[in-house]
Amino acid sequence: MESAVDLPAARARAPAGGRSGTAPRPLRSDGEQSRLRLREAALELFARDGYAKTSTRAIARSAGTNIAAISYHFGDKAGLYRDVFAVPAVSAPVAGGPRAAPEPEPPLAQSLAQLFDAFIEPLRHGDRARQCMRLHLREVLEPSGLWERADACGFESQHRGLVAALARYFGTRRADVELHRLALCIAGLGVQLHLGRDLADAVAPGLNRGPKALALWQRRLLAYALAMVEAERLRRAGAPA
Amino acid sequence: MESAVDLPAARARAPAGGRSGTAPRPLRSDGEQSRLRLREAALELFARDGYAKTSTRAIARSAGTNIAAISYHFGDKAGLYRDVFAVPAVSAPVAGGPRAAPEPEPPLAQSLAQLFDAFIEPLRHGDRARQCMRLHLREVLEPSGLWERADACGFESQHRGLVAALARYFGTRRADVELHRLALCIAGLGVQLHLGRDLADAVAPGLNRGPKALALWQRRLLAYALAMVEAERLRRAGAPA
DNA sequence: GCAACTCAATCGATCGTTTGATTCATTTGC
DNA sequence: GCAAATGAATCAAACGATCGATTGAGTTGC
Repeated sequence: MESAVDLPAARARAPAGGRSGTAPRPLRSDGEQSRLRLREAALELFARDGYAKTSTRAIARSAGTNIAAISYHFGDKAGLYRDVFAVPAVSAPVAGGPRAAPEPEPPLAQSLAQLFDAFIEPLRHGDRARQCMRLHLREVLEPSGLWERADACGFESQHRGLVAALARYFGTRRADVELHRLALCIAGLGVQLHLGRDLADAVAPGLNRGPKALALWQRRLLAYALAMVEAERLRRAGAPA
Repeated sequence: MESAVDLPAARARAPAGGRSGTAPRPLRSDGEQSRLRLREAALELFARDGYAKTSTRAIARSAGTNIAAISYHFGDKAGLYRDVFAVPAVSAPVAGGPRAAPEPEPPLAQSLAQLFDAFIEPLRHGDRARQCMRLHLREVLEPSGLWERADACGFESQHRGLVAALARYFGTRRADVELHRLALCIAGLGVQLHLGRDLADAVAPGLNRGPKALALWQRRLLAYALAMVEAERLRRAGAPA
């Protein structure tokens, strides 16, 4: 009947640095180090091989720690996965999402540029963020069950923000199905950038080489997205039903 | 040192119905039935949970056969996976691919329509073909190692065919990087149709409901792809460098 | 009757997890 | 100031469970 509440030792302390008034004990320095190394190794292996194919022994070996350190710091393998998954290396791609009060209506092109920049941003930060993105995309294709659904990854909120931006642009009050379809296709452009990367490298290596490659992707994806938006606008003008 | 050559009993017979002259023995009917049921169950479980997370016991239980039937019919678990993976439920999506001698230049719109129809086709055939497509897409994101690379799945040839069709349309002899980029983005529209399906059902259920939903996807994706092609044409006209 | 096929039982390996002892830094009692 | 006490962190070893694969006897269809 033991639930995930009784975490062994280490997890019981303040979850996010919120030292509870009394300051019970200063922690050792090596503890946080191995905890960090475990997270790094787990991110790399989970992103590369998936959850099921990655053994706790391989993680501990790669991190240079003992196997027991996993259950000590994170409870169990699933806890380590959740921890790695929850802490984002970069901000999740959100276009027109939660925004402050001012500037109530950014132009659509700017919203889309933000969206694609969020998709491209992880690629600038080397392997670390790329692995994080790969981990999230993998969760969409193959839900591990440790997260209930894809919406927990932020993809659903990203989609809603994009639909809202499109609705503002088209001036429609209610978002109809075609708006959702368009939003899915636009987001698909960003997803393709990550999923099709191996194929792109195999068939056209020049696409992802050079210092300006990412900036070029940003521009082209934006142009393609705007072209799709324009096509939808023309369709609406032609058949206002 | 025993390779995959010494397959136990059943596999040794003609691999594809090519009865070898002597006709050693007519086969029993129940054997082929359980063999079929194993393939069906394996496709469903592999597509749903992935290779590593699917146990042979679960496959046998779902198929209503004994565990030993797997090694009897397919050698081992990897052999079953390869068998399931190799037999396509539908034709792989290829646009402008291997074609007969006549009609040397189909219009671009027709090639794209064929491409998207190939992407949509599996969705018409119920769960069976959808699982098959999901299995192939998963192999791209998470190579199991049982297939060398993504190009084995037909995605690379599909890409080359699409690039060729685009090159014909633009009238360029050599396919440059921008053509590859455009082709990847167009194919990404088709991939998004499968990968984003769960998200689509969650956020806009009307997108995939009704008898005309698939035909509508076909039309819209084609329109979006043509809009992207047009955008690229305009860009080339503006900057012919 | 004989080969195709099925089945229960079991193998060795590996999995995730737990245990109990140990190391080390820090605090406490005096 | 210093040994005893405390708790965080590490470690090797082993646990029970499950994995993929095999065996050999049994059953069935031809």
